[in-house]
Amino acid sequence: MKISAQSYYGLKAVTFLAKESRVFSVKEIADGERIPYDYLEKIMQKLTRAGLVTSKRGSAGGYSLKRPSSKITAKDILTALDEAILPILCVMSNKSRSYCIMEKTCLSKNVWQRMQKAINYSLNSITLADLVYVNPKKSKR
Amino acid sequence: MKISAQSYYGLKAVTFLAKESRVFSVKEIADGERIPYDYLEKIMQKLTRAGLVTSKRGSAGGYSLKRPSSKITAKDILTALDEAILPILCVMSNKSRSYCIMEKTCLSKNVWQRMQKAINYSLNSITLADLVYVNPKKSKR
DNA sequence: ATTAAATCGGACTTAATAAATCCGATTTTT
DNA sequence: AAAAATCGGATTTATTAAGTCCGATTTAAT
Ligand code: SF4
Ligand code: SF4
Repeated sequence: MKISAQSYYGLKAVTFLAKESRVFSVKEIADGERIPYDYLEKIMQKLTRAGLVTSKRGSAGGYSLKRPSSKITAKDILTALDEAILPILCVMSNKSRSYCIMEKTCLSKNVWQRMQKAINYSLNSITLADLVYVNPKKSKR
Repeated sequence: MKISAQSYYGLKAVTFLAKESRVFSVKEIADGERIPYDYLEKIMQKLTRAGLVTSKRGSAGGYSLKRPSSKITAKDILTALDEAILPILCVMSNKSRSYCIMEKTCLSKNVWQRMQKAINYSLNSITLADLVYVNPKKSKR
């Protein structure tokens, strides 16, 4: 089990945006967070389509958060980028997938379900605002 | 983020062992749980080295749990097979890895740390015995 | 003794897909 | 008109997990 680069980069990118509410170009973010430019471009596009950031095209364009940082959770970001946080057939909510034939007798299923819940709970409870304010940089507040 | 086939297969295999305390050959397990034989062989060897199952070689040999099922957790199995449940530099306990240069200023770190904790807590609290007894098959007990 | 049935260990191959790159088009500001 | 962005799609590369293969060894049964 491992975190995808997209989630990893993507989360860094949005926390970067959350620090200041203005438009940032992909270049700025990529430089600031040491993320490959072209790849980040794709990630930002995904986040745009997911409705988490807004883009402004053309010169002086760039990206900014679509909602206040307190209204965007870590879960929002990760599901937008990875689409399935724990991809085991039976646990996936994705109804398009056919169900597992062993579902009835499967004992290990419970592990994945519990794990899924723990992860969801954890990620849902963290907003971008939480992340930014925890930072010692703004230590006085 | 996704579960590796090794963890997935491995957990199934040990729950299979947990159902009855006798020696099972890889063939029996592979057939019972629909796992590729050769691959499962490797997985069982890993679990043996990790001290979670014992092997008996030769004819009529096979594998069985080394400890009572109530003393083996899901976490035991997954860490034996995947070695790092959430591989992000800063979160890994593995001291051999060099530390991330952005650690001081990194905001997203908190997400991975909290997630790690949630996962660990969840997996540590599930034993193989829990899994087996939840099963409706032994409903009368 | 011989054979059969298993694990063992290591090397190897294959397949999947994530990660990264590239390019031409479009939009917007200056 | 030029510059600086995003956009979208296609493509390439790299990684590594997943799966296979084989020869050696151990043990039980015939
Ligand atoms: S075998 Fe079990 S864990 Fe796997 S998909 Fe089926 S029900 Fe879920
Ligand atoms: S950048 Fe942050 S999350 Fe990533 S390894 Fe460094 S400290 Fe950890």
